[in-house]
Amino acid sequence: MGSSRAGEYHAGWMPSTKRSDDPGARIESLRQMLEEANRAYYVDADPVMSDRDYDQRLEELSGLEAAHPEFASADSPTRRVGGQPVDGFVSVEHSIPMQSIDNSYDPDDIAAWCARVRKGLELGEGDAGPVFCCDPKIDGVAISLRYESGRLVQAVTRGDGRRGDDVTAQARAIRAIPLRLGGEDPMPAVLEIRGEIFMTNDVFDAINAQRAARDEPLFANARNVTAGTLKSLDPGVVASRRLCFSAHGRGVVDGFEPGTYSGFLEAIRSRGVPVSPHARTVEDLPSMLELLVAFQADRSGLGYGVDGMVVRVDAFAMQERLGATSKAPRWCVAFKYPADQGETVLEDVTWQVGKGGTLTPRATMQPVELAGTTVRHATLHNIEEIRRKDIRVGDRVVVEKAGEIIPQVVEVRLDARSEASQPIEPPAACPSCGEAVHQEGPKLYCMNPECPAQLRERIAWFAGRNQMDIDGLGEKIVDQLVERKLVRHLADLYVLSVEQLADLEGLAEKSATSLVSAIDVSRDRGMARLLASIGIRQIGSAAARTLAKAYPDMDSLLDADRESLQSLPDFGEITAGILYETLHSSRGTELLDRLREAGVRFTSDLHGQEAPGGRMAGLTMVLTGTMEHGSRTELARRLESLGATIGSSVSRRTDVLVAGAKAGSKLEKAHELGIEIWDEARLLSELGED
DNA sequence: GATCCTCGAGTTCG
DNA sequence: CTCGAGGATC
Repeated sequence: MGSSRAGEYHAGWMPSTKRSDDPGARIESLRQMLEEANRAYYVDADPVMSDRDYDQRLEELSGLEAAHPEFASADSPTRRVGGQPVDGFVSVEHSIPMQSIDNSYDPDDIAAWCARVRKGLELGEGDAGPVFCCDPKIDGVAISLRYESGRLVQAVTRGDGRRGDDVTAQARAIRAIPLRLGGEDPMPAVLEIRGEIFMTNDVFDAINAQRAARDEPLFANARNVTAGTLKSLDPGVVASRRLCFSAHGRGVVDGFEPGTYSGFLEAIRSRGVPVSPHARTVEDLPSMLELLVAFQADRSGLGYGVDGMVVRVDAFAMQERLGATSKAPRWCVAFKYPADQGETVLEDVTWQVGKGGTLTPRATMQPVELAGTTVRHATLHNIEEIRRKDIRVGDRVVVEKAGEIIPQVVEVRLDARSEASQPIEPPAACPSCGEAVHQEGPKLYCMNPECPAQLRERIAWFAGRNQMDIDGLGEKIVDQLVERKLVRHLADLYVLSVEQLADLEGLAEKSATSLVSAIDVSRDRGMARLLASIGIRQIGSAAARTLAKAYPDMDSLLDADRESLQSLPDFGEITAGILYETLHSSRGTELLDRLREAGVRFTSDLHGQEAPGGRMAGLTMVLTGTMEHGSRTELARRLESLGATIGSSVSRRTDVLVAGAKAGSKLEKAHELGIEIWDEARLLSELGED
């Protein structure tokens, strides 16, 4: 229908046909044309008028209205931006709260939800299930629009769900939102439509390009600009930003009775309200899952951000029977597509001090959703990496999660770079102690052995689960111990009193007592753990175990010369040299003396231990993924006690890969190399036989 | 000297 | 989890 109308409009807009004889009729016709053009663009996605034509008609209308004030109307398209800038926002209570929706990332969760819905509706095995309606979850800002007798009277943001801000003036400036509902009479007395305000990628890119040209800071993503725009007090700004709207719910309704959500969407659509063209109803779980998966592939072509699909029970009567928990409705769930990549803006770079004095650049970014978590930080590794990727503060960057866990900055959007972006300079001094920075290749080091940041990291490492395992000595406590100078040296931990600890923030007498006893218990971890805990370069858990197998106690290790150290497996010139130097340096001997004085055990439990000739003797195994029966380390210990060697990466020399849930690249590699793979059940049955 | 392998180090979020 | 570097192996 759109294209034939376009012809009509054009005919009506010949300059020669200016009808000064009947301004009232012309005004009315212009108003209809403009609103119809909005509708064609935003509701039918079938534009009938160019932007230029739209603006020219708007100008003509505006002129006529000024000349003939008797025809003024609050619903005129000219009034969309005519509103005065508002002073501030008035908080308004939602008559029906705008609840949030439960999220899930897993088809199994959707299946479980379906089962809960069936149960909630008291459906038996044989009964037909409810019809579901699925529509895209657009990444925007939720809003509630109130129409009374077809006129937009109020727009309120979601806010905290109970109360939001009145943004009526802003909403009126959004052309996608009809000021008057169309369709047949009778108009519903009250109709609250809820939906999402959002911005298309094109508009977003254009705005950022403009900001880059003006050296203004860039926006992280379209949702942030949308939210920012709605908070703009000037409706003119809102109008210029070209926001879109798509309805996805209802609030108070009076005189409007579709019985289903899909029917509701269709009904408001016919009244001129934009709804998603991708909403579909499905009758059962398999076709629902098929739809969810199929849409995942399509969504990137939509031209705006969609982070999932909302699935809901279609019939309102059933929705009411299912009700809601305190947090979210039971009849509705969002299936989220885990984002593998996201774009955001790099706001700052700080330099972190590691336990060995390494300075590592750490990016702070505007928050971005990635694989189900909100990411704010990423490591930039070193200054070389920063130069290679040409990363600057203020840049738009592409972030992704390596192996679903650790965020990384993949690249910089150089096309969106602002002149104001700041190159990242390596620090001349340690951010913690101010000591001069020393460079070795691409790496920077703080050489001050007394540096408080280093001490903090070393204590935290020492207390860690895989080292001395001091329960209750977390980051917060360590910070205070260093700050109050209660601990200036690792050995100081062993003379802390309950009184001293109870004085710390977040630590009353009871937890202080248990912390003291946790520290006490840690004296007995033995030589292997102790060596790995004190932070000697190159000496981690494996090297420490090698040493603890070769020497019965610390004293015999201290007696060993470089040559004997170098003859140990996996000890070369460098590792042996560093170890020897560290142990015999003044700091090294002082540390060991003080730990010995503190009563820390220096003897080895592993000395002379040969590979026990267990059932798994000679097998090299690697564990990956999440295990349900005990931690990976725990299971590894049990395998080792049966004679297996536990490796950390998969190679040709690996005999068996034990893969738990959510195994990643290691499982893939094992497949490639044709290595035997056990699942957790297989592992347990192998272990269970002893 | 080249290549493969393993360990250590740094790392994010809830 | 990934990268880089040290060690082992050919």
